[in-house]
Amino acid sequence: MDKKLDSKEKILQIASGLFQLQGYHATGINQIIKETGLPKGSIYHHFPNGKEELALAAVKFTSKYIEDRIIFFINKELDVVDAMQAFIIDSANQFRNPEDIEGIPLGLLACETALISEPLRLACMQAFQNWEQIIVNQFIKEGYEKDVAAKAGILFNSLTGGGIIQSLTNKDPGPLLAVAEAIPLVFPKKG
Amino acid sequence: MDKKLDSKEKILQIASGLFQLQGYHATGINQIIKETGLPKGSIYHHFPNGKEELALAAVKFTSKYIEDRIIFFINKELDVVDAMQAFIIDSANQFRNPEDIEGIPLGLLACETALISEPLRLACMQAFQNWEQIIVNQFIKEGYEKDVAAKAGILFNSLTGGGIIQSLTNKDPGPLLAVAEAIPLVFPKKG
DNA sequence: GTCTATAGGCAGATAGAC
DNA sequence: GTCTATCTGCCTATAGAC
Repeated sequence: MDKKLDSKEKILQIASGLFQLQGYHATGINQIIKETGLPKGSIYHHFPNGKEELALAAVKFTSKYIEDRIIFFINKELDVVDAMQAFIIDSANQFRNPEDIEGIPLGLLACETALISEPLRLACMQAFQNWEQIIVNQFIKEGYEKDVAAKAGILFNSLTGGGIIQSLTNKDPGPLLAVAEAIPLVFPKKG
Repeated sequence: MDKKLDSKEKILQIASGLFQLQGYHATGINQIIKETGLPKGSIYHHFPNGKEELALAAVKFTSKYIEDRIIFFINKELDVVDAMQAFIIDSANQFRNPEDIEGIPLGLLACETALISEPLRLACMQAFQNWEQIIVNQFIKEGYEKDVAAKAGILFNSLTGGGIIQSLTNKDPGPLLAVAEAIPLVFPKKG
């Protein structure tokens, strides 16, 4: 049982990384088994419905990972605006060295699958909403108006997702850092 | 010669649409020839280096198309802030009906290819920079400070790209419309 | 230049030995 | 449950008839 959990967890971890970096179509089952070192049968044992089921689990895995990172920065910084800024700056760092690039958490996979797999689309939508909700709740907790908070979540996701696209394309943290700098403009601090 | 130009133009138009909607990996040569009605030899006649060369031409085609649309709204509206807003609202409309969705101009293809094809990465980077530059020039023309203008271009690309990801994933114009609403906050009007 | 048939490789998936 | 060998089908690309 231990070994089974270890295998499944290992597959999930490797697969999540590859899906983030390469996207859905470019990431093959063969590549995943190669990088995990596990035999192909192992993947189909743990994920009988194949690639789509594995991707679905990987999306949830990534979703949780990003959630935790957002919460980490909220706990670390004094207010939510500083936390968003710190999160984005931290995300920008991976683009300093090409070999450090971890990819786009879910934006790439979401765009690839939104029109061809309803389960994957819904899972990505849920992930975006979870991240958004954390921001919204924190805005409300800090005393912002409800409608301001509601839009803050959407803007946070847009700015981050769009910034990553540009930083990845340019292989340069610059665009994301510019986005981070603009955060206080978009979300004026309270009081 | 006329027929040759017509064929090439037709391939480019169809291919650009498919790359925008489905991305690089999900779009096959076979699908392109099927939708154009042209034989496979025709593609390899016009684009001897195959899929990558065709995608490169499609990126330039799409780049110009978006450029023209941005300029259209700049000419139509009173100032650049209104123009950006109008452009984003117009982009949001495709998400009202699933069958109207045209996809992500270059964001998806850029993310898919940034790490595997240097020519495609550079072409996407150039496209983003062209769109950015149009916005920057207009900001300067309207009397904004140079550093404000420089960041405006990056933010415009980020907000648009990130908003489209969410609207596509949600199959809902809402996120892009929320982004459009926020535009005047991010770029306070002069005077 | 236009069009067709096919090569060659790799993907996802499966059957079945152990 | 673990692992391997193999099937089927699709992909890009090419050769070559017309």
